[in-house]
Amino acid sequence: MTTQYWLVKSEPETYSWADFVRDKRTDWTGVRNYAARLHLKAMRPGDEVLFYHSNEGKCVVGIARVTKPAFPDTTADEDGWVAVELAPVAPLKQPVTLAQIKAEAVLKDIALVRQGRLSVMPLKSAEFVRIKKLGSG
DNA sequence: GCCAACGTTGGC
DNA sequence: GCCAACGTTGGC
Repeated sequence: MTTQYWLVKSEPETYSWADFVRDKRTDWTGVRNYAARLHLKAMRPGDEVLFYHSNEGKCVVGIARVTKPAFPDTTADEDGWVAVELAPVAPLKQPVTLAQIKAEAVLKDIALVRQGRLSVMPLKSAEFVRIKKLGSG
């Protein structure tokens, strides 16, 4: 299976990249949206994940990796919701802002732009690479 | 099964 | 803090 690429959102006030780095790994719990759940279930260990700060920040700040595939989310009140485990790989040298992403022709169609409320979304490898490059300083 | 009302997310 | 977008809920 080839590597897949994803983007996850977190409000830095709730759980920031710094929190994530301090923790060294985290269970990505709390997703309560069917579309996002489908994406979580499709994640495989080794997949690369961009970590986006929503609200305060509005920028991609780092790269993470899937370390455990979907398992039941024990923080949910009902059965059926899942989480994955993620671990930080590296921060971006320069955060890539939403404005930068919107300005890139290659990135205009990504869900981050088109489907504003989705919290877990797939990226094509070209899209992932482009954002990574924008963040390499 | 449609659709109006409602709640939440997240950019501005 | 406001509000647009959109997902979810519930009445019919």
